[in-house]
Amino acid sequence: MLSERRLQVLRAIVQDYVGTEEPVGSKALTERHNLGVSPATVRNDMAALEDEGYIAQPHTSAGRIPTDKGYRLFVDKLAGVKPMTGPERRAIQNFLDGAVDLDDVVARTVRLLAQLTRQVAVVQYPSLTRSTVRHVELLSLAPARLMLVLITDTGRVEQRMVDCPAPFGESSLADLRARLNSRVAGRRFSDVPRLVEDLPEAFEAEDRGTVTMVLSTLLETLVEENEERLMIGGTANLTRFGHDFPLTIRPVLEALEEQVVLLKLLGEAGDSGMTVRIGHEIAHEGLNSTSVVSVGYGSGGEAVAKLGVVGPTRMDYPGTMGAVRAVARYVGQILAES
Amino acid sequence: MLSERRLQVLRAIVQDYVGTEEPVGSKALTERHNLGVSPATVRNDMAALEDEGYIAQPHTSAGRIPTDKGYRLFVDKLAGVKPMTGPERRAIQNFLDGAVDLDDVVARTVRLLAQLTRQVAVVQYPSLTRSTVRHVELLSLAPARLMLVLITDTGRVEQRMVDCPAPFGESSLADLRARLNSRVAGRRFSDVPRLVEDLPEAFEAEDRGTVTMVLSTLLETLVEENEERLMIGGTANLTRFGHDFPLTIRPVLEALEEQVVLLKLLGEAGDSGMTVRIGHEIAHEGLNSTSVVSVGYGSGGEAVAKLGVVGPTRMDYPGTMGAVRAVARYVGQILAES
DNA sequence: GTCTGGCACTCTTCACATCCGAGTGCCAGC
DNA sequence: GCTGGCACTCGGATGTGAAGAGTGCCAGAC
Repeated sequence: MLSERRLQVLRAIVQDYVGTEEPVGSKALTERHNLGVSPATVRNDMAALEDEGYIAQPHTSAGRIPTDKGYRLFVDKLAGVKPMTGPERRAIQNFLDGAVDLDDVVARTVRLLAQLTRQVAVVQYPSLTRSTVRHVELLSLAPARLMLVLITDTGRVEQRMVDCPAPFGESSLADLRARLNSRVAGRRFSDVPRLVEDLPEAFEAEDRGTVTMVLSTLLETLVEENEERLMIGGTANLTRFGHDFPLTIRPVLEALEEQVVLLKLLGEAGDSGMTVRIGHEIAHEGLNSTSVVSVGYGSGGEAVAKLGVVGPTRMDYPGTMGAVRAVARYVGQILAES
Repeated sequence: MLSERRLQVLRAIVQDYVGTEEPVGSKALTERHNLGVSPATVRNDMAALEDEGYIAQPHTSAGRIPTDKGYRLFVDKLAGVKPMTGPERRAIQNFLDGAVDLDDVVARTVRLLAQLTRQVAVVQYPSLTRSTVRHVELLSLAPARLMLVLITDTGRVEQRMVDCPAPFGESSLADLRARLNSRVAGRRFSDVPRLVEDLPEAFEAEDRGTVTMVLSTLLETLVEENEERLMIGGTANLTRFGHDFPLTIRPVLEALEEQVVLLKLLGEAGDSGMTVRIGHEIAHEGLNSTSVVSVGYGSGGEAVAKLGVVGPTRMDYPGTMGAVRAVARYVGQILAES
């Protein structure tokens, strides 16, 4: 177990290193934080912290930098979440209030988050399966071709073409549309499969094929994981990453383009509350020197998707967490209003 | 006027520099290209080319590199467009054929273009104003709240909320829907304003407010320039940019995030045929050391949007132009089929 | 026991000097 | 108009040395 002072030393090291980006030595520490002890004592503490694996030195005769384990302890035990100031809150709200549709909300959120944290922002579109159905529309585009349009309470719109096995009359179409909506409107998408399973039975034999086809298209749309979309912004902030660019930045950019990786990452994060993943805790290789702060957001009590920030492990965790939490909260409000 | 051989020398310089990324000297040139003359002669030619501003030397006692003007001459007079090979064509087609909806087409195109050229790819979504209307749908979400959904022949779907001044009955809604579609379905978006202007007159006084509101929302959607969307990919390729990263890459990433800049750039490019903008020909400061190769694509004879590539001025122009042209062609086909 | 000051030691970093070679420009000659 | 030769320039690589930051350890003080 680490003594109270050693924890303070670790906290000081993290704070200084985050600020200066340079290994921090015992003397500098005692000067910048009044720990009430001499450098020599701090050196002993540092040696102990290093033994425990919380800090490391890049080379002999250099200061110490925190390890992933050190950051983990810092985040879990030593740091709080820094709340946004009043002006910041108002700025967030103003910035988001002007959005005209869902795309715009997501785009603005990404920009905002990137600006606030000066890091790479990632925002997931509201998931279909966790949303509720606002409306299902069926359009006849050609005698045997329908378009299925899904609209969620979060404003997301999804469309799919349906090729019918047989021509489908206008009256059957209206009938199906009405029945579909009366069953699923206002319900959660995850309940939809159960709610529509006996629907084909209500139709004439000749229409049943088409009805089944429509329903299976509907269900497919909900299941398809590749419909989990996300938007990324602030990649220019990657250039503030470190001094040894090419090697550091490239794998990160590649990982960001692989949306699958990010979606997996967000998916693994806890469903409620904020999640921080640090360095090697992230399975994906290219992101081993980054940390990801993410949190769910939603219009009601429950999260419909996640958003977060990708930055260097050496990041201002309290500030980043504060910004992420605040933005998530306001986005949730905006979605609830629309 | 430059002699034939001097043009050959310029061509050789461009090719070598693009290949090696290093200033090319007179000796290396005579060795790699059999120009039939000695290095000394080439030196004279180089001096002339430098006087004319086609090449420059980073420092005395270094080889020459092409200037923007040199690349311009190369692209205009000295290089053709390198056609794709058979296997490449097939790969393109296979890659694009699997797309399920417009988002998917655009996403695949971006990936493909980035991979083929190993540069940053930019694809604009089909413009609304140049597309034709497939269908207009009106949904009643609440007594005085409608949703307007536009569907284009290119598969693009756009939706807008409409708050009605007065409750709008189901029969009026059906009437408006029918009248709207009979007038505009199959027509070009740019003709829509003219086609609907007298529509309110066909309705009862009490509904006229809502009809007008719906129409103005419809027209706004068409005009709004911020509805010009685009997708970007392959930013990881920026890391192959040069040796002096941070300074070079940062402004480019920033410019890429400013979609406005890119849209303007694409918009300025010629409407038909391929456009190449080199270095300082690009107005935006951050892109002064990049070149942009762009071309329109479309389902019919006419372009509905543009796509292209952003890369270092030192790029393989013939190859890039070949890839861009080929991809645009296939995307056009895909859109026409859907 | 714990903290402190002192001291020797280790390494990195930076400045400065040097050397090497690629590439040039120019000139005289073919 | 082309070529070979030659002096010159300058950037990049290499090496050396001094400076400085930081460490680890130890003996002594509280």
